[in-house]
Amino acid sequence: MLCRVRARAFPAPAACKRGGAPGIVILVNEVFHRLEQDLTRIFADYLSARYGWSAPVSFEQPRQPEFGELALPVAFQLARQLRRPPRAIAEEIVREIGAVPGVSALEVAGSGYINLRFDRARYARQLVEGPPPETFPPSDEKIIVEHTNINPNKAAHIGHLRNAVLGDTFVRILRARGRNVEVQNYIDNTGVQVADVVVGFQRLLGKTPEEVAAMAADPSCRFDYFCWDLYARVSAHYAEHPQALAWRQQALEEIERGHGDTARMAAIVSDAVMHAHLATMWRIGVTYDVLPRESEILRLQFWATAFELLRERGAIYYETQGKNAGCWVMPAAAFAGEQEGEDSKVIVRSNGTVTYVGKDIAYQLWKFGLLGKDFYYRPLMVYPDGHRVWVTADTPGDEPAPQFGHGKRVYNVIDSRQSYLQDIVAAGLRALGFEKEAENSIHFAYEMVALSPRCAAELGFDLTAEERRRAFVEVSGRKGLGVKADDLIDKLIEKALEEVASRHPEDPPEKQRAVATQIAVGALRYFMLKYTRNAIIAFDFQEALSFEGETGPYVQYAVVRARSIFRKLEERGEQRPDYAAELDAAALERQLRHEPFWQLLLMASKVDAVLERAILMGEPAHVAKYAFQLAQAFNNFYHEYPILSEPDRERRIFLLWLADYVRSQLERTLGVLGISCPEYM
RNA sequence: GCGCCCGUAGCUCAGCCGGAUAGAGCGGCUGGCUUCGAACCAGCAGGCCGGGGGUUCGAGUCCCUCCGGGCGCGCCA
Repeated sequence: MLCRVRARAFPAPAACKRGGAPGIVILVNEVFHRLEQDLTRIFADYLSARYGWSAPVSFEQPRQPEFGELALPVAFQLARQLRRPPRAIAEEIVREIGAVPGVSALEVAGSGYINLRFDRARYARQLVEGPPPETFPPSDEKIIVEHTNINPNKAAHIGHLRNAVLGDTFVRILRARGRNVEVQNYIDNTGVQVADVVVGFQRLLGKTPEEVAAMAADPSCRFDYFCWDLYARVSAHYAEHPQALAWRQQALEEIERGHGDTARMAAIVSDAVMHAHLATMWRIGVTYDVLPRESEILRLQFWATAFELLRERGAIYYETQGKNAGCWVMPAAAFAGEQEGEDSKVIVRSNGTVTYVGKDIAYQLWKFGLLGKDFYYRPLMVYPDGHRVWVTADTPGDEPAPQFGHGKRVYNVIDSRQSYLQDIVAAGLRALGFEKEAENSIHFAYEMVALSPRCAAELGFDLTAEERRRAFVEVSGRKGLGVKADDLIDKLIEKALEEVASRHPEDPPEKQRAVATQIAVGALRYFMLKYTRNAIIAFDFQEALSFEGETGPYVQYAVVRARSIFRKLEERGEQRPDYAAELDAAALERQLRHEPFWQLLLMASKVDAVLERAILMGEPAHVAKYAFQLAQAFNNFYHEYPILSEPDRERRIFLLWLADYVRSQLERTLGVLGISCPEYM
């Protein structure tokens, strides 16, 4: 009974790992974030000295903007300790604390809130001057983010897009806040999925490796699409002829041995499909630093090393009894805690081969630099922007490679269906005594992208009556049921092109297409980010292809409109004013008395606070929501206050500055989301 | 059977790890382009936050329980 209670009180830290990185100290110069930090310290010191209050002080955002910029509910907490009404305590604090730098007023509200009003002119003056550049500490604390991880045996689909966009955006958020990040994309080029496609080429199509290589090199053949269909054919063939599964087994063994025609064909297929995936992801701005491949994990005997560690430290043992007799297993207690009825997990099969989890433990050890050995590397390709991606190799390369791995913190972007296996991987680290690394192995879990029944029907799939009733239908690579990533991107570009062409018919087609592509990428990335990670996306073309309302193009449009103000300004032969010289504290004070201006400015100044919160919560959707809300606020402002026709000189300069500032903050936020802004829309 | 996730407006989803009067988009209805771009803006309608207990000064948020839905629990990956 006691055990049961303990297990509840200390649940296994699983999918939703929260909390910041205690070891990383960021020097924040961003105005809002810094002021909030300063105020937290001032109040914590005061409450500690005055009341002996030691719990953390945390501010909230008041429900109504008229209540001020920050609210402090601490009087409610103090009420119990002091046995006095919260309102009286709040009044006492406000009376006694005196002047607080950066704050123009403290007010007691409701039954005991303390509301803070910022000194608007002082706050804005810091923004006009431009806050000093942030100085992040040299980050030797590397964060590894592993994402995409598509089996290289068929074209990428929309589920893979969600993974890549989530992972890539989280990387951008981390980098925007000064973290040192390495992006890994694991390539399982020796697994059953590749073996199945090889079986298809060999047994169903009678192809030689040379013929497959020719197909892969033929630009008129969409090789990844061809494999998509072939994989579905092979799966169907297995279903009809179960004895054909022997082909898979044989292929798998030959691929693992690494020589012969089958292994050669597997390398041709997986390399070609991997390049197709890299090209697809590049279309939406997703890149990688290094591609660790399973073939090198095998050739370089990573598993043998990991196995010795696990065996020596007693993390696994040789089972002699029961159904797992002859296997090396991890005891259930290692990963299931006190739960009853869990089976131990097989790590090495009775035939001596290692399971997926075993290989993943070895890979995870390498990421932390705990394995004691490393890959060799060679440069694979250079992206059009000059960034280089490396791939693992089993022999030394000609060029010296950067040091990969040795992360202090590792995010594995993997869908939530694999949380059980991710728990076992972390348990493996813990069982080896790497408690801290287990703690820093974060399963960045997200729910799947499924298809709405309508969407599946549009794709020409026959659904059962039961499937039609459901809210969504699961994508299935084996059945070939899904929306291919490139098809969706193409559709988005075509639709955007129609819109662009109708609005700017005079523009050259290639220019129109470039703009349409930016809009399409914005729509796609925003669509994948607007949902929080644990929402299942029931994919629907109508929603995904929308450019209105809460979408990427809506945010892009706000930036385009803002820019057009300054383009018009130039066309009239005017210069952008020298804001810092023109807008002194008194002028800012006068203009910011107007509430809508202050609210917009305040909101736009919170980008860094939003990014930090997204890191803390592990939730890129927060940044997407913020971008939309800021764009919405700007569109409202844009509509309400014509700037260029503003007669009052001071107000006109102020409005120009405000529009310019909001635009720059919006562009920066969009950049973090991997979305660029077209010249026009 | 066990574990995890979800249930908030007609639909799709937010709600900052307990705070003040419940938020947005889409869809519906009504208005707004001779203005810095209407991929926009304004307004209206639409909610016992699945049900019930509990903890708390305070619960959509935490705990328990029930109902409904999803995903896992292989010597597959």
